[in-house]
Amino acid sequence: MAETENRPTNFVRQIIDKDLQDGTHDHVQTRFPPEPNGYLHIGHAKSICLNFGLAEDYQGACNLRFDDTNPEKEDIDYVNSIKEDVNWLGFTWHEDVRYSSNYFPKLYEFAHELITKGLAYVDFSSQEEMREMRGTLTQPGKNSPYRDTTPEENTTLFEKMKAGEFKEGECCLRAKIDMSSSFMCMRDPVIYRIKFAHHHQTGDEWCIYPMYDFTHCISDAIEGITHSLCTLEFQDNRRLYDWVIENISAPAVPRQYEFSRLNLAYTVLSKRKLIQLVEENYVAGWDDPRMPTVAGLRRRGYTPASIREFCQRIGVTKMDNVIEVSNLEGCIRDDLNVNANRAMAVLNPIKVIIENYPEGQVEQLSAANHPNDESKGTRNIPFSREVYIEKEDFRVEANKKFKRLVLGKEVRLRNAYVIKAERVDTDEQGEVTTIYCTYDSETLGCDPADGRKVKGVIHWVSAAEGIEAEVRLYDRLFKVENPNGVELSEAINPDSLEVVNAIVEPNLANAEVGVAVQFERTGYFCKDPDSEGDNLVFNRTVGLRDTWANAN
RNA sequence: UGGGGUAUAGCCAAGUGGUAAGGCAGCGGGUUUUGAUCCCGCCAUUCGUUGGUUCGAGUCCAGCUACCCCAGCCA
Repeated sequence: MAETENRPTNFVRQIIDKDLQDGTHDHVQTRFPPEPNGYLHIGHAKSICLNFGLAEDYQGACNLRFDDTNPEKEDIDYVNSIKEDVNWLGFTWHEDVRYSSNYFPKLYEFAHELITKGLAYVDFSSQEEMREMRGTLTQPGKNSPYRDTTPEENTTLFEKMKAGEFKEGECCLRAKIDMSSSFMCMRDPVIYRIKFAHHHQTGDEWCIYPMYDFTHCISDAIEGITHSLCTLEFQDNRRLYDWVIENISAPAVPRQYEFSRLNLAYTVLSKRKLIQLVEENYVAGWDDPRMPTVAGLRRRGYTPASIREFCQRIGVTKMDNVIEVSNLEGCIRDDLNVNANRAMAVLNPIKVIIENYPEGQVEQLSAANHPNDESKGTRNIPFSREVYIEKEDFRVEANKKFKRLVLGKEVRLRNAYVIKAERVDTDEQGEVTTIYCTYDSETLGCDPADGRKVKGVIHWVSAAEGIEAEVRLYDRLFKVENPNGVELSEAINPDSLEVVNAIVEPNLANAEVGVAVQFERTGYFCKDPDSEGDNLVFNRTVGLRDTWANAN
């Protein structure tokens, strides 16, 4: 019973279960088919987790296939980054990477088959003429004057197209279906166009390239894809998908099923907007930690497991949806809470001088690397007469709800002693510059012997031994929940990046790039690759849940 | 009266004729040398809406409404 509770169920799984049960299929073969014209983002991750996840759960296989039919927009750099991201997410594709371009020769033959059957023709109409003849959503289109060219003539013409005897745009190959169909994609769709473009896989071998609708279904059939999953906007295209498979000598009959794409609040996922963010320098690049790209999330400190968990939690349906950011944040917090070691770092330092602590003395205090996991061991932290604490952890006056350091009151320094604030120095503006304290030497690792209660615990770093680090605090990139219809300049959050100079415990000098660490009471962070030598840079992945701040 | 889709809590999402799972967020309380974690409890008499069928409807039927997608030689 308990085992079935965690297992995800969704309409795709129900279809697969039924297909397996009634013998439609005896195995599951899926595919993830990105076009290599951009970086993968969290929306792609949903598709990746679905396709590869299904293959894993049903002991089937998932292909990685680059849908590379538009050489003008595609680039080998993108295929490399996509492969890297899929692997990083924790998935392994079946056999070798596939490319739609692997099938160009077969696609060309299938196009000839359609021509021979009188189901495709070469059209010399201009693009404007074609648009006019297509009709509108409420009015049927008109047949092209080239629609009744004989199969023999079309065969010759198509061969000439391939031979480069026509100019780009001069003609194209169209499927002959139905100019009055209520599905616009069935009004004699273009299936081949001329492009004298260099292709990253096939070089200059071809000057004609097949269109998506013709390519995708045939590629699926060739690869023996059983369940071809794509997003909702392809629902109409399914009619064309099925038409092509029915009208060629397809080696298999794959079926397409559509699910809703991911939308994230305060985030854009459209390729166009993402490119704009990079090109207009709203962010530092595709892997800027504020970007919803897989590369950005990785640099931000998100783990593959947390992204997989997120995709699990949001489910798979056909409903339009906008996922709240808290859902993603919850996933990374859950992961890092159990897996990240703890450390202390002071982001906005104010100095504390412990006047009754011996000058020049340095103690090495032991601290647990994880409060709930002894196996993670301990580390030493230097303690001395002068330490830094967070500015916001001190107040001259405060009510009992403020469980931190107050003038005249006590607080515990995490992993160290109880101290009491005795007096302060202030500057001309009245701002506190230094806090003078005394400490209770009998409170290391235990409560005060006289039974007095010390409620608060704050973190600290020894002034002399602490090291400086640049800390990048990220906030949402957009200030509006749905930035999609809005000008970027209007929607962008001007405070999405705050850089502070922090003092961190010396152990952090040995932090590894990308490995998460919790700065206690503050959040989860990881060392950024911008770090060089002694110049430490940390990214805040996500803050700790903060009910106190929420309540105030 | 173009077609294709979708409506269950603030956000996701189970539910497949037998009396509304779960997660996120939120709200109480307990533990705590992280205002974290953890633990307990609360959070839809009602499923877009109006009718109908039925002993019984979120599930079946009919009408209505709202929202999304489609008129690239993009995918």
